[in-house]
Amino acid sequence: MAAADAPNVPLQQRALRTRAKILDATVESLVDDGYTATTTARVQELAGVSRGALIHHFPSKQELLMDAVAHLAVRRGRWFTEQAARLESPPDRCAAGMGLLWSTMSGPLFAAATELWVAARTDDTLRDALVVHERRLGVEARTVIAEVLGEPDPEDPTFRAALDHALQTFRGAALTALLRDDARWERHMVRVTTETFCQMMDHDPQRTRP
Amino acid sequence: MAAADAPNVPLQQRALRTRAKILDATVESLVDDGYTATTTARVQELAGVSRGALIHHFPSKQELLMDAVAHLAVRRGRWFTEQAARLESPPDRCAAGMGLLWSTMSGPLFAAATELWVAARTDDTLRDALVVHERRLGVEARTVIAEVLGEPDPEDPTFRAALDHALQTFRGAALTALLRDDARWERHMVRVTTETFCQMMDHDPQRTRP
DNA sequence: CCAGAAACCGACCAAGTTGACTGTTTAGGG
DNA sequence: CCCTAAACAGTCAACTTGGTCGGTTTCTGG
Repeated sequence: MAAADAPNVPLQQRALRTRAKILDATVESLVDDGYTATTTARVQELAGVSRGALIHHFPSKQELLMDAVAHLAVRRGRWFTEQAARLESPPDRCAAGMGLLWSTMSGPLFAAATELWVAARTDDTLRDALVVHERRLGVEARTVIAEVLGEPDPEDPTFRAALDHALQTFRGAALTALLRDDARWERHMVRVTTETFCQMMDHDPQRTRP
Repeated sequence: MAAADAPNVPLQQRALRTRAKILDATVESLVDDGYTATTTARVQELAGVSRGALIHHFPSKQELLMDAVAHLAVRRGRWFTEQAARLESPPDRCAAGMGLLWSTMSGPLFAAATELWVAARTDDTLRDALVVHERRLGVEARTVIAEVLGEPDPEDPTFRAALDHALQTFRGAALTALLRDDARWERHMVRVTTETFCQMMDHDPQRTRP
C-alpha cells in the first residue's frame, strides 16, 4: 500500500525493483527461516539493501508483512496458472486437475503461506489481509481447475463440494508433509484423493473421466 | 528431562505442581498468543511463578518447549480417550468415530499443536521431538477409533488407508478453521468426510455401518 | 533436631530487534 | 542546467528476550 499512496506518479524502475527484492526476500526468509526468524535485519540481508531502503519502502514490519501477504498471493496465483498452462489435453482430466492442485500445496510457497496463516491466527491485522487474498486464490483455483476438467460451471454445487473436500485433504496432507518427507506416501494420498474426487463428481451429468 | 535426572528421588508435590503449572501456562500461551509471542516472561506470568522457579525447572527455553511438546501430547491423548469413553454404543459407529476424530482437531489443543508443528519445520530439535509424540498419538487414535468402529484389527490396510485419508482431510479443515469460523461448513465437511470414510471401509468384510 | 539438598526468588546482564533519525545520492520536470 | 523530492545509506537509542547469579526458603533423611 505504501506504493499506492501516489498511483499517478510512476515509480522509478529502480524503486520498483528494490520493492520486489525486499518482498521476495521476505518470502524467502519465511520459507527458509520461518515466521519467528523473519526479522527486518534478515530480510534486508537477503535482499541486499540497506536499513534505510527497507524503512523507506516499508515504514514498519507490519506493513512489510501486509505487502508480503499480497506479494505471496500474486506469486502463488501466477505459479498456479503457469502450471495449468503447461497441461495440454491430458488423458485423464480428473487426475490432471488434482495433480495441479496438489502441486500448488507442495512447493515452498505453500510453506511460506502456512507460516503466515498460523501467525495470522493470533494477529487480527494479518488475518484480515490473508483471508481476502486466500479467497481470491480459491476462486482462481476453482476457475482454472474447472477449465482443466471441462466443467462448464465453476460454481456448480457438486463441483464446489468435491473440490473443497479435495482441497482440505491436500491442505492437511501438505501440513503433514511439512515435517514428513515421504514421496511414496504423497503419491498414494494424491491417488486416493483423486479417486474420491472423481467419484464425487460422477454424480454430475458432466462426465469427468473417459 | 530435567525431572528425570533423578527418577528414584520422588519429587516433592509442590515441585510437580509448579512444573505442571508452567507447562500448562506454556500451552495456554501457545493457544492464546501463538508461538512467536510465547516468551519465557509470558509463561511465567501466566503460571504465576518467579523467573527463578521457571529457570529451575527448565534451564532453557528449548527444554521448556521440548517438555511442553510431551505435555501437550499427553493432554491431547487423555482428552481423546476421555471423549471416546463418553461414547457408548452409538447408533452409527462410523459417524461416531469420525466425530470423535474431528473433535480432537477442533479444540484449542490442536491450535497449540499446530503452532509447534509449523515452528518445528525450521527447528530440527523441535521436529524430532514432535514427530515422536505425534506418531504415538496416531497409533493411539487408530486403536481407539478401531475399537469404536468394531474393527478387530487396527493395522488392517483398508482401515489404515481410510483413516489416514480422513485424518488428512480433518487436519486440513482444522487448519482452515483456525482462520474461518463457520460451524455450518464444518458440519458439512464432517458429514462428507464420514461418508467417504464409510464408503472406503465398505470394501472390507467387516461391516461398519448397520 | 539439624544438616544438606532441593525448590524458589528477583535483580542483573548480554544479545538481538525495531524503527527513528540525519546525511547522501539519484532521478526527472522546468 | 538546476533544483526539489524521492530513494537510499548508516548509526543510534529504546525495548524485549533469554539466561546468569547470589541469596533465601522449604523440605527430607538421619
